[in-house]
Amino acid sequence: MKLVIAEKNIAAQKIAQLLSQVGAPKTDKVYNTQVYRFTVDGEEWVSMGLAGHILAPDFPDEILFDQKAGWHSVDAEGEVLLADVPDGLPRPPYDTKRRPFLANGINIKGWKVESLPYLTWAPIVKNPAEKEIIRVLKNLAKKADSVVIATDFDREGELIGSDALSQVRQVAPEVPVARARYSALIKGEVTEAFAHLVELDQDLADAGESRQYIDLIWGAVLTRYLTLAKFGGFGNVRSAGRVQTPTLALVVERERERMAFVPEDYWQIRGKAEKDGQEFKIAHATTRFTDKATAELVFSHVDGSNRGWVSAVAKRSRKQAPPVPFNTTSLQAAAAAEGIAPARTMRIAESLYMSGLISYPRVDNTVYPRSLDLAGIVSGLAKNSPALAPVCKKVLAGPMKPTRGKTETTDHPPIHPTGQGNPESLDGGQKKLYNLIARRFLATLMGPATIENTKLSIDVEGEPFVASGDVLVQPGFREAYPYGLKRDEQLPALAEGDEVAVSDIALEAKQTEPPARYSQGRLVQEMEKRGLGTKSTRASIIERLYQVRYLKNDPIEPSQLGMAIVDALSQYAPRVTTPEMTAELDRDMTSVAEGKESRDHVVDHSRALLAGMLDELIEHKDDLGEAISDAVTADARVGACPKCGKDLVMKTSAKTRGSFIGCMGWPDCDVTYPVPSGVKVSPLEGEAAVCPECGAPRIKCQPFRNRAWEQCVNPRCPTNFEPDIKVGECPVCAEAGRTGELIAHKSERSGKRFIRCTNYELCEVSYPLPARGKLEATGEVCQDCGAPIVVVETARGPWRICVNMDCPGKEKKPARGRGGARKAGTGKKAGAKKTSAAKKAGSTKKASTKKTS
DNA sequence: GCAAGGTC
Repeated sequence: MKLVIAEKNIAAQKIAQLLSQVGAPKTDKVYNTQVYRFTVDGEEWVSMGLAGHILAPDFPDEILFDQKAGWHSVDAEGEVLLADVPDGLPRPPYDTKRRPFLANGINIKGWKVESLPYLTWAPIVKNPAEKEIIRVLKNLAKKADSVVIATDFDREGELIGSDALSQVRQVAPEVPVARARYSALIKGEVTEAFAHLVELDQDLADAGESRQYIDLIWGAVLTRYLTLAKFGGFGNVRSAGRVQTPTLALVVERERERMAFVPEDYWQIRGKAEKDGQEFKIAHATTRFTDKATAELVFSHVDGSNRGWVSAVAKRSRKQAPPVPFNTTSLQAAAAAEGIAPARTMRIAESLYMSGLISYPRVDNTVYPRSLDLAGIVSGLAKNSPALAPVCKKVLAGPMKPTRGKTETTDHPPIHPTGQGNPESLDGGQKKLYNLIARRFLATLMGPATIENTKLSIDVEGEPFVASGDVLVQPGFREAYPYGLKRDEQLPALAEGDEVAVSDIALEAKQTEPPARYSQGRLVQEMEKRGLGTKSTRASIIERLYQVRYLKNDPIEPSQLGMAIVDALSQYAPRVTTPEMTAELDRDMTSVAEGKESRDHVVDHSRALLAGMLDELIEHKDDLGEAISDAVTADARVGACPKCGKDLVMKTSAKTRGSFIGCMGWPDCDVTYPVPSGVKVSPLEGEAAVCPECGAPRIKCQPFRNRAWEQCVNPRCPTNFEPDIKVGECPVCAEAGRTGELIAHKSERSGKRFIRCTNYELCEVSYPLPARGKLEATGEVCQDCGAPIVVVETARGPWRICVNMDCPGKEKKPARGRGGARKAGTGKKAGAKKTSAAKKAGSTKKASTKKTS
């Protein structure tokens, strides 16, 4: 039996299909992993896919630490740690106390500069990372007469193959092994590769391993250093790395440019014009007056004028070319513009790919290969996506000449829908992304859009004004692909000499804007441009920067912490803050791949550079720790304490682990406030930052995907106070022969609103209320369940609701808002039952929202 | 509790 090892399942399957000589390959399972059995020249072959790297580099456990003390641990005796350090280098000085220690085996504290030349570096081992895959691999290797490594034809592919070989060798030391190098999963390429097998290129694999080692060494040493310089408790890792730190630095640099930006004043004169009831905007032909006096003089000519004459009409049509096929980066950018972050795009794309709806999502290629059955895909789409059927028919009737992008590789086709499977059952995010991909695909097969621009010149009191309008006259590809399309700006039909009514001419003072912050889509593109990360890693690296709270919001802003980290590393370890480290690594890896340098030499050189920087880092550990802790406080700040003026910050209770807002002056000052639940809290600036009623800070509350509001942080403040309101009689108490009143309360602690019966010690009736909006009792009772009806004032007007979430009446009529119809609970009895009813109502609401949205 | 690179 011949064993073929591919990098991933899809490649194993494709290879089997392309090489099988007797019918289609048979899908089989070894343990729980798919493998493909087929026959070539009478020999039995089996192909299996790995899952990328199956081994992960790390420091050996016994060198690292005893598990209890983690990174802080150099064992009291230190014997285990240091006895295993090779090369007989002198021991670093340490005492019997526990010292923070870095992954390379050195202490932060207690180190002298002159000891650095004697650094002992911890060795690196490679641990199994994909245990199931390795088990299958070994199982098959034992039975194999020969092995072919058929991983991707690139540096990481060679390393993945080399790691696989090391596992094969453990169970089959003598089995013959060869390497197949194909650069496209097409018949000619693959058969050719298997006809001319070569040897595994160990130099190329070593180059990849140098990359692994250097990333681990720098990442672990700097991450541990930053984390321990001012330890913020578990869950507060301050990470650094060859790709993430320069990426963070890009964002910080942009923010600094914005802060340094000096806005310039300019003035605009704009107004409205109207003809036959159709209104449009006009602006002075001088789009920006940089001189105020000139602007005022011009304005004085036209101020209050109500007529103008069309002095010229110019029409020009321009064509907008259809877009090029999607690769990973352009998909991420387009999806980001539709509100899907790159990391989420990749998770969704992976699921669509696994369901057979789209092609392989990790590609650089932007040119469809000739072998791709474009018409077949369009027909499939027409069949499976009714909404796209009309445009699919047009595409099929047209010439179908696909566009092509600049990057052409042959490994995988650009990202496209397969036309197979049923996209109708997809949920929100999946549907959105699938539509984007399907529509993009159709657009790449269609003609250009034609946009007609009309420019009007209008004379107002001798001053030249202009108006401009764009109209899509021929949709072309826009019929399939509306993304990023501007709305038509239609101008009325006018001819030279026509009179128009002019109104509202105003002189507007403006300021130039600083350079814009990066969107997530733009940042991915910028990383690609600067050679940072790969198509498979950029999205997750950005996500990581959010996770460690170096970044916030979208468009992206660095936190104070993020800026402090970049500042510190720029000063003491500048190499890790620029894309140049990656560029140098690429050059080093080329040398290793060419056999001019050894892996160990390149890694040792990198270690020496890091050691040189550790000198300074260790010396400035306390300054840096302080800078980090100041930054963390600044990020947590919500405003000034009304009592002592110190900072009020978000804190976590040591006892309950819950968060609260507390004064930095504690224990001298005891001011605390609860954190409004379910929202992201941020400070306000300027006048809005202080409550005029009580002096506490005012804050911005941002719920997830809902409109934000501002409020005073103090729940006892009159601006937050709501008197209890009687909303009706308790139906349960009435049935039990008692008198109970239902009262709407607002909790001072949590700010939550709810209705409770005055007999709450006996009666468990309780209903949740919407968090916001003025509440009014109506005195009416629900026809369906007997609970009171209240009116809640919302941004979109008054909302009449039965307070009982389990009311059977809610099944009949759809509720307002995005959630659609709320599913009623069992609701057997009028007036509902227990507190649990309210909880249940909450959960059924969530479930039904998911179903119907 | 570290990185970045594959892929699930």
